[in-house]
Amino acid sequence: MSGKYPEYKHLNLAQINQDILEFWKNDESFKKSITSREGAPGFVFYEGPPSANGKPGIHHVMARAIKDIFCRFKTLQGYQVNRKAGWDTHGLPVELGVEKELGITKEDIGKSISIEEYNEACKKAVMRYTDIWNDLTEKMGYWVDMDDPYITYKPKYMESVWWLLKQMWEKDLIYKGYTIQPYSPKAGTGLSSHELNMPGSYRDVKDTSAIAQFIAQKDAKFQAVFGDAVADDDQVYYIAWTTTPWTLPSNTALTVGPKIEYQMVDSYNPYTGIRQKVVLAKNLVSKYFKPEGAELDMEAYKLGDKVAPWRVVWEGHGRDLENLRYEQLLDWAQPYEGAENAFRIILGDFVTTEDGTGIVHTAPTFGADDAKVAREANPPVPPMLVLDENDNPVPLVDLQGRFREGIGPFGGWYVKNEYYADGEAPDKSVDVEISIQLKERNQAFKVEKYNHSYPHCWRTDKPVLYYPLDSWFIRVSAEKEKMVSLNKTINWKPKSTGEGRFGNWLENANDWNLSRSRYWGIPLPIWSTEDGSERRIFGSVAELKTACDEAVAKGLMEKHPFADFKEGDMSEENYNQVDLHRHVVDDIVLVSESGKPMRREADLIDVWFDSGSMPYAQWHYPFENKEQIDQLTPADFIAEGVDQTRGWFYTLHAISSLVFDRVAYKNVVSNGLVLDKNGAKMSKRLGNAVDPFTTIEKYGSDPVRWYMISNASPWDNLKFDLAGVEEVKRRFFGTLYNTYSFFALYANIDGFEYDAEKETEWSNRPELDRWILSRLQELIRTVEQHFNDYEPTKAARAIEYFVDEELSNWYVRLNRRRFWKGEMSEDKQMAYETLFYCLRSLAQMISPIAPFFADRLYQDLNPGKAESVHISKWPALAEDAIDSHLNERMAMARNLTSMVLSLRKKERIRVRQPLQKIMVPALSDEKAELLASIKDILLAEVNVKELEILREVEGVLVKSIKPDFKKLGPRFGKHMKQVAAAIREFDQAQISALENEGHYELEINGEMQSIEASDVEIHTEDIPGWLVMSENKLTVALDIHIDEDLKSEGMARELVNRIQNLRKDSGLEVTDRIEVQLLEDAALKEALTKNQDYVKTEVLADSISWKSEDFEGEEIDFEDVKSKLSLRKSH
RNA sequence: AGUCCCGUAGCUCAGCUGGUUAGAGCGCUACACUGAUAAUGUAGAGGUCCGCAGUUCAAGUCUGCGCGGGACUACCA
Repeated sequence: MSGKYPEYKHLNLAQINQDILEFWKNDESFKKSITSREGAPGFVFYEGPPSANGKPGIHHVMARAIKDIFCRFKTLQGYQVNRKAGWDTHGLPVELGVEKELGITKEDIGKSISIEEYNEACKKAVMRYTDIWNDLTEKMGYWVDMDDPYITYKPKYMESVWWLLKQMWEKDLIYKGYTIQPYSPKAGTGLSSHELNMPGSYRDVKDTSAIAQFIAQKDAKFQAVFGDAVADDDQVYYIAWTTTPWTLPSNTALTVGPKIEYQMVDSYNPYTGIRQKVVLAKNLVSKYFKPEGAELDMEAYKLGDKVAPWRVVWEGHGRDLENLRYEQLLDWAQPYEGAENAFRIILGDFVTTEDGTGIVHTAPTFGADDAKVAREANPPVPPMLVLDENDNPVPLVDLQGRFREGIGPFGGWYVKNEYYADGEAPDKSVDVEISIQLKERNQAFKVEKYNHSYPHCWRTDKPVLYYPLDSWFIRVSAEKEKMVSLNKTINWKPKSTGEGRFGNWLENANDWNLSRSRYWGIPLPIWSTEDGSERRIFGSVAELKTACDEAVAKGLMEKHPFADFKEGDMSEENYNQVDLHRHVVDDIVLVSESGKPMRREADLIDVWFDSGSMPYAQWHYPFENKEQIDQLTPADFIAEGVDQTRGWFYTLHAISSLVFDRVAYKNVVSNGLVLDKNGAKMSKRLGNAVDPFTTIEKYGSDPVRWYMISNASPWDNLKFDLAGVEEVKRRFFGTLYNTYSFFALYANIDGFEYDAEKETEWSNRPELDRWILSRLQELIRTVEQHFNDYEPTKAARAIEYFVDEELSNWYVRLNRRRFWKGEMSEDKQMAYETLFYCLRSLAQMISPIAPFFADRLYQDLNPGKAESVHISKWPALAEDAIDSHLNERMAMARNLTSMVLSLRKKERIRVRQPLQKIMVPALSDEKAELLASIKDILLAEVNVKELEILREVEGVLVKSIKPDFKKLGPRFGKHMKQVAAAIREFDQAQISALENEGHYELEINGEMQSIEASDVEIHTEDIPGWLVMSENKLTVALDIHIDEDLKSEGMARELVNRIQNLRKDSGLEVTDRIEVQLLEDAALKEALTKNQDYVKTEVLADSISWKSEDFEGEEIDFEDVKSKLSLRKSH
């Protein structure tokens, strides 16, 4: 029979995946889901751009499922959700990949390969896997506009980035400074952190380390801190440790930990024997002073004694020492500016007392921490920079790693012996020479060889230098507070990431180092004269073109690359002739106001700035779409992995805060990692990576998505296990599919067709229908709320429960007869309508998470319409259909059913065997009524003849009493235990008294206390002499006596079962009528005489006949019966 | 090193603002059902809620200190 509602043999989600994809393509469903919302309020979503130079993994399915869910949900709710795909195309990984492929290194670029060729190679490489990405996007059912993506290397995109940068420039947020970076003097290049992390980079080396003594200045502040501990003629030193003595001439500060405890110790210098007082961390005193020394006579020491006497003369905290001054250790040079703020003690949280002295030698030119802490001090501590012949500030050590000529006694010496050519290194390194000098001048407390691991350049094998290199910065720290307060308005999922990880990060935000000395990226649009006195930034191609024209007119260039660019023409043709990458703009020489040539600052912009610009750059703002920008920003919703907290989430927030003074996004979901099933990180190397394509091909996208979402909250890490996908497929999709199949099978037989016009009033439907509709409404409300709260897991779980427990396992199971008995009737019609409505609503509710199966289901339920579920409107909530009283009743029925079945189970009485009676006690009229109302359902489910509701007047009930801790706890506090014990001791009479009078007087600690009836829970747990079960305040007793009638009936049912089985095995249609033959059996015959009609109706038998002699048939054997059965179709 | 997440049954996870028998699914064992049937149901076993200390009448839940797993960021003077 071919019916209206499609029927299937099996559930094949992979096939559905393909079919629905095909449908979406032909139907242009994605486009429709947007155009059908034209004019509706928008829901703004930003797609974080992936980099397509690597293949996508299963974790991308997770991240994109989350994005997809909320975009689809909002569409259902009626919003218009535009979403543009994007590609992140610049950056180091791309360049490294290309270098590897071409077999070149960074040095070759511009030499053996032109920058233009190199950039061309990068451009190709970066889009290499675009097709694979698009393929996955499509197959996993992630709806995003891939036809018109934003691409960060396109001129329009780059132009918007320039514009943004210029806005910051005009707010004085861009400056040139320096950062301390790993630098290889031999290679003459800075090293990226990834180069430093290459295996073998860190090696154990033995260096000369020194604890230097810095002479304390005895000014007024000094007196105030140390007072009597120091006499006028005492020599006082702050002592600090370093493994790089060559940085000591560049020292401009000492750093102490504010909370660390320090002591001043009176003792002697081990090298000179001079009496002195030194300050160091309390924890470390015992490391440098032997305990015996504390006992020795202070005066009785001479140079060379093994143990020096010592005494602690002062104790305080690091914060007490702040801003104390000291004399410069080696006065080879002075900072060219701010020298008055140098040589003082500052505070830093990074200080530890693990090793050293708890006072850290701080040379801001050669240490990253040093630079930071010096910059943050108030007033800032200047770095040791001097002016070179061109009056540019430079550190004491040049780019080759040598002390500058004229700086101290070691001008021209390399700071490390490793930097000399073979055989040319001096006997003693600078480190050693300096240490010797210090010893001689009573400025060394301790000098020794020290073993530590130190990074080496992977190309030259020489140790790395931490060196100040020029960089361009965004002054993020200046806008810190704005960023922090804006962040508080963002709804983070999970909250802790926003408040904790992200919030803390913002509070401690450093200036953003924009500079990258690479080739493939967006060039800094800043041109400078050689001395840096004149600079200009460009915020558009047009501006640059005008400046180029000027330069050509002045004769600085012959021609320029933007000659044909037409200002104001936004066409693709116009922009396609423009390229803003390095190989083009580096050749541009401009003219400054004073007529000097200006060249571009060599660096590229950090790629994170690219992606953080996407809210504007994807629309070529402000050159195009200027008016709509208020509708396009900020985003209502974004989502990415938690690893983007300090990446994309941060750059979006920073750029938006700095340029627009507002948030970039209102709601953000940061999902956790996808690990393998054992909780290990997935990696291709370990072979535990799950391939998204084969997985989707095998299972379809829906169960994968459902599993990922329902298993745990997205922000928890997911231990991805295919067994979990199987389970979801079976338990959830299997059940839902079965429910649909059941519906389709009978709806087709009866020719049911859903017609909204003729639908029966819900309030007129039978109780079970009203119940499931009521529960469905609650579900709609719950699911909608969870989706609105960005809690997809809770939504999925609520749906799972409804489908499995309530719809399939209760509603359908209890209603089967309504569907399969007799001709079409009004009752049947209502059953179909109810089930239909549940299924269709479910299709809509699951569609954000399981878009394929949902669409299949939805379309199957609306035959001939061919409209995607994703274009439909979220089911309207019918509040008034929610009947909480009914829900409660049904919950009770389900409870009781399960209890009775459990009792039967214990007694090994099968459900087919009817029983006479169950009894349920009811202590109140209310409960008695409840019970009466579910009587029919209950009895039918558990196959029992009657329900007796026991009222307490009958005197058989044994009551038990339990205190309500929540009520009594706050009232009795400490005495709660006593009260609880007293209440538990109540006998039946006391319980009755409390019930009848509404309160009971109790003596607690000699005081009379009144217990109200509402302070306790009273229920029954036992009915003497019966088989009883008690659970959840419900008690049920079962009569397990089986008389002859019951037994016969049980046997009849047993027989029905066998006949039905045989019918099915014989391949008969559900509607065929039959004739039954049985081999004579006394017990069976006896049972059948009473139940013949019942059996006949059940199995659609026209006749049942008895045979006395043996015949071909099915052996049947149960209880006392041994017989044979055969049947044939009636004619 | 800092910040954040996680730690509850063999596995994957619930457990709301603290309230007295700590739950579900899977797996295991047993049984049942059989016109939704390559489906389903019921029951049983299985827990020192990572540890220690504290707050409280009461802690899986709050606080502190640890331990273990993970992520990010930074660095080693």
